[in-house]
Parts: sequence; structure tokens; C-alpha cells
Amino acid sequence: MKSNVQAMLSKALDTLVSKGVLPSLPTEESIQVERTRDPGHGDFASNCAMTLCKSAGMPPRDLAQQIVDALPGSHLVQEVTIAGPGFINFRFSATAWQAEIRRVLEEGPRYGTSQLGLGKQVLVEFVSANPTGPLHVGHGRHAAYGASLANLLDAVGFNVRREYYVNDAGRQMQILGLSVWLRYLELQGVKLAFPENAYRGDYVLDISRQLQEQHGDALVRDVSGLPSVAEAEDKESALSALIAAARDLLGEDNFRSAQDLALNSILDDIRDDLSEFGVVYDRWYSEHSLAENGAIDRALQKLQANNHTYVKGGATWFRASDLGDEKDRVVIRENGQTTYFASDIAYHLDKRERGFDLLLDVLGADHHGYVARVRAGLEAMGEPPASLEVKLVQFVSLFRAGKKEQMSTRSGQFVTLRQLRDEVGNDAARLIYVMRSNDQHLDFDLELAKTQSADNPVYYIQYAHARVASVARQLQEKGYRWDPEAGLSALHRLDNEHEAALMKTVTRYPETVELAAVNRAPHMLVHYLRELANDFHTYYNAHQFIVTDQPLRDARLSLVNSARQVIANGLGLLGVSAPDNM
RNA sequence: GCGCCUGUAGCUCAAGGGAUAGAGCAUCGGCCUUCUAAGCCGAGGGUUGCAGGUUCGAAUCCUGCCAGGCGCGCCA
Repeated sequence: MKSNVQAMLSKALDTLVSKGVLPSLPTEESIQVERTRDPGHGDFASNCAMTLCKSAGMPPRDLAQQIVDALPGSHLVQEVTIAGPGFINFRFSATAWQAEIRRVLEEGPRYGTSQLGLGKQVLVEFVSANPTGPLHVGHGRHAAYGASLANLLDAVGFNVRREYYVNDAGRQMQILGLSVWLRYLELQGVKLAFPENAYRGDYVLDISRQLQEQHGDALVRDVSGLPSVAEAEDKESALSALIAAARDLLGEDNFRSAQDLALNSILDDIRDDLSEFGVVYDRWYSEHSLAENGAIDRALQKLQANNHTYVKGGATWFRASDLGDEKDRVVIRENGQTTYFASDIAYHLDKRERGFDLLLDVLGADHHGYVARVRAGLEAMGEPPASLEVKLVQFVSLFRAGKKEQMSTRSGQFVTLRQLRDEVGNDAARLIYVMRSNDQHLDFDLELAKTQSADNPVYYIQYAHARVASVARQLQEKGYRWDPEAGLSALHRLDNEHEAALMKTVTRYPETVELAAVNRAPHMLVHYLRELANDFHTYYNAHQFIVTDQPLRDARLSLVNSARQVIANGLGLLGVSAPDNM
């Protein structure tokens, strides 16, 4: 609907340019069209007369009049007025809204999709949590946000792939392997002091039991000579020393097998968890594989070839500060090992080489410092820096009955995503997670989400959907049948304020999906759906749908079914179910 | 110290530079012999952290303060 107004304005402005009223063709941005907030201002408004009045050299209202005079005729538009400082307000005819309701029913699940993205290849990478333990509630927000965003981009015509970057290399994995082995030793009756900075969660013990099943007592060693972490001043260094000693004692293959068992077990769990949450990936990309297939070397060679590296203190540095980062970054350590950052730029280069135009990373707010360096890395390797877009997701604070819960993976004291899903359900979790802007801290109160009251917007929206389904059941009981075509032909019978309001809100859906996609803001869709549900509930309370007057009945059923369709489509993008019964 | 995010109703948050800043919760008052009351209607509640600036117009953009969160490793 909005695009109709844009097309008309664009044509009128063309005319004014050819008449010499306007100096040059205005940019797309200066032809803004929005829905009005106040129905007294019509349905759509444009501020173009005010933004263009300077270049035309006349007062905004005079220019507005010229634009209005140049507008092509349209059967959709009932009235065009000039108001306030120079707004051009469009009021649509009743038939325009009715035609759009017909479109909703005809397009069904496809209603709201568009070709805005022109098939551009987008890789959305999200969650990518270290596979060192189960996902917790913070990861859940990333999952819900990333999945909804990917769905939105898909809907507006981008070619979207979803990817999880598996950090299966490096120190954290070694700490995990060590933790599993130490717990295994405890299971074997070996007395030891479990390091406080190793992984202490129950899931480690579960994996240790698996290790026991596979290896029996074959991995038991005399650990009396192992270095102690508890008494050390620098606990992290002591832990590294302990890992090194354990690998010596156990042998590389055995240590590796403990580590791999842990990795695979946790990764399977994460995969199941996300899949149950409705979050499915096209690919799980292993960090380890980057080293194995030489991708890291290739990326580093590219940096070197472009003269973006130097050696200092035995380490190889990337000159990131030349490209907007605050300081230079190590890519190869003094000990010859490449850094996590080296893997990361190799991974991003690989994404580009796989043909993705846009690399969309969803990261935790604590990773913001690393955006500049990855972008610098891409630029140094000859890729456009703008090809990387990062959306930072702020933290989730979990509350239980008003009390804040602490979360830490290593200490094992945290609420997992699975626990959360069990408590509040997938639907409530998915919706509450994306209800707020990603830039906003999220307070997630478990008790509140569980109450199944009106506090919880998911029920409010789903209830609207279920009510339409319930009307359909009642209809059948009363021996009636909804004739969609008859209903669409009788839409002119829908003339009360509630019907007009619902119709207009329904037709706002495609614009909302585009806005939410372009702004990377699923929460805009949530707010819209709440509003739509509100308009429906109001209508439901004010009027009976199942009336004896058949054309009116069919028309009302067509309208509420268009609302049902849009709610189903919108909830679908958010990964929330649209139940027929509640 | 530097960087990113945030500051809007009692609480949690919306608001593409637009017209009189809106929702939910909470509070108060109404609506079930009628398609699901997980609903609807109404009322009260605001110096958009503070001070300047940009312009026809600022919660929104810029500058400076104040407050909160997070980050600033040859960890990942």
C-alpha cells in the first residue's frame, strides 16, 4: 500500500523536475512515506515538500500544492490534503483496503514476503557459543534473535544461510578435556583437588562417566606429581601447567580422545537444544578445520602479501591500527601458535570466498571491541569493510521472583536454555527474547514468564489466532460455511470503526516485515503483532461475526481470517507457534 | 583513561528527524443469558538524565557533562 503512494509521489516529482520547479531528481530518502499516527491526518503522509522546499526555493506548503497538482490520478486514493507545516496526507478509499484484504487471503503464507533483498547472499552467524558446556539463557537470546532476523531477511528476498562457528580449538577445549579427565579420576577413586577454575558443571561428570564406559580404568595415572592450582598465585598459569602435565602423563592421543568425547557430547547437546528451540543451521563450521585445511595460513599470507604484518618480540603482528582498530594485534604468537583472531579473520575471509555479499555476525555485547579488528582484517585482505555487519546483543539478566540470578559457565551455577525452555515453554521464550531491541538489556523474569497471564504477550497474540479458529468451529456447529469469495465480494459491508481499524492494521504487515528486516529489529514485528491482536480482540468484543446475514457474515469471516493469516505468518517468522486451541 | 551500548510514566519498554511522546504491567472504575474474560472499555500517571547546538521541526542528529552496563590479553 505504501509503495503505491511512493510511486505516485515519485511520478509527481518527475513532472516537477521536467517543468523546472525542482532542480534535480530527489533521492529516495527525501521521498519518505509513513503511516500517520493520527487518523485525522489520513492514512499515509509524506514530508517531501518540507525536505525539498529549500532546493525549490519556495515555502513548503506552496511546493506541496505543486506536488499535489502533479500527482497522477488513482482509484485507490480518495483524498490528498496538505496539512500542518507542509505534510501531504493521503487518504485511501475503502476499495483500496478491501483489495489488500483479498491479497492477504490469496497469498496466504506468502503474504508479507518481498523481493527487497534482490537475492543478495547473506550469511548470518549467531550463537557460536564455546562448546564447553550447555547453552545458558544468554545464548538463548542470541538464538532467538539470530533465527528471527534470518527469517526476516529471508522473507524480504535475501538469500540467507545460517551458520554456527564451533570454537573447537584452543585453550578452553583443553581445560574442558582436563576437567573431564580429572572427574574421571575421581570416579576411579583417585583423591585430588579439583581446580576451581576448571569446568565444574554436572555435565562434565556425565561425560566422565562416558569416558569411564569407553576406557575402563585404562586412563588412570599416578597424579601425585601433578602441579597444584589451589596453592598457586596465578591460577590461570597454574591451570595451563596442569594441562601440560596431564597431556604428558596421559599421552596426546588419550588426552585428545577425552577432549573429543567432551566436544562431541556437548555439541550434540547444543544441536538438540537449538533444534528443539526451532533454531536450525545450514552449517556448523569448525574452527579446527581452518587450521587443518590451511585457511589460516592462506589468510596470513594474504595479510603479509599486502604488507599488513610485522614481527616484534618474536610474534607476528597485524597492523590493525592502520585500518581503524585502536591497536595492532598478534596473529602468530612467540611460540609459533596462531591466535584465535587469526582463525577468525581466516573464517571471515572464507565466508567471503564462499560468495556471501553480507556477513552478518550476531555477537554478545562483550565482543564489541573485536568488531573493528575483524573489519580491519577483511579490509587488509582486500575485502570491502562494509561487507561485515555486526549486531551486538546486550546481556540477559535472569530474575527469579524478583531476585537476580548469577550466571557463570565454569562454576556450573547457571540456568541453562533447556531449563528455561522447560519452565516457560519455547513459544514464550522465543517471543520474550526478541521483544526488546537487541541494544537493550533484557530482564527475563522466570516467574513472570511462567504465570501465563497477560504479562506474557505471547499468549495475547496466540489467543487472537486461537479465537479465529474457535469461531470457525462454532460456525460449523451452527451449520454455516464460510465462503471466502462471497466474503471478499462483500467487504464493502464492513463499515464500522473496528473493521476499518483492523483492516488497516492487517495491511501494515508487509511494511512491518520490511522495516524489521532492514533495521535488523525483530522486536518491531512483535510490537506490530501485539497491536494487531489488540485490534482483533477489540473487534471480537464489539461485534458478533456469526450473524444470519450471509454476505455480512462471510465478509467478517474473511476479515478475521486475514488477521489470522497475518498473525500466523508473523509468529512463524519469530519461531512461535500459532495454535488453534488454547 | 579510551571505546561500545543504555538513560522516556511507579515498573518493563515502544516511538524510520515529523503533527497532541505511546503500549503492557501495577493502581482505580466498568463489561460474561451472545463466536474462548488468557479478552474488552474507561481513568489517572511525563521538564524524554542535565546543559548547549544543528533546522521549518529533536526522545531521535552533534558537542560537553552526569549515571548505569560491558569491553580494552601473545585467552577464546
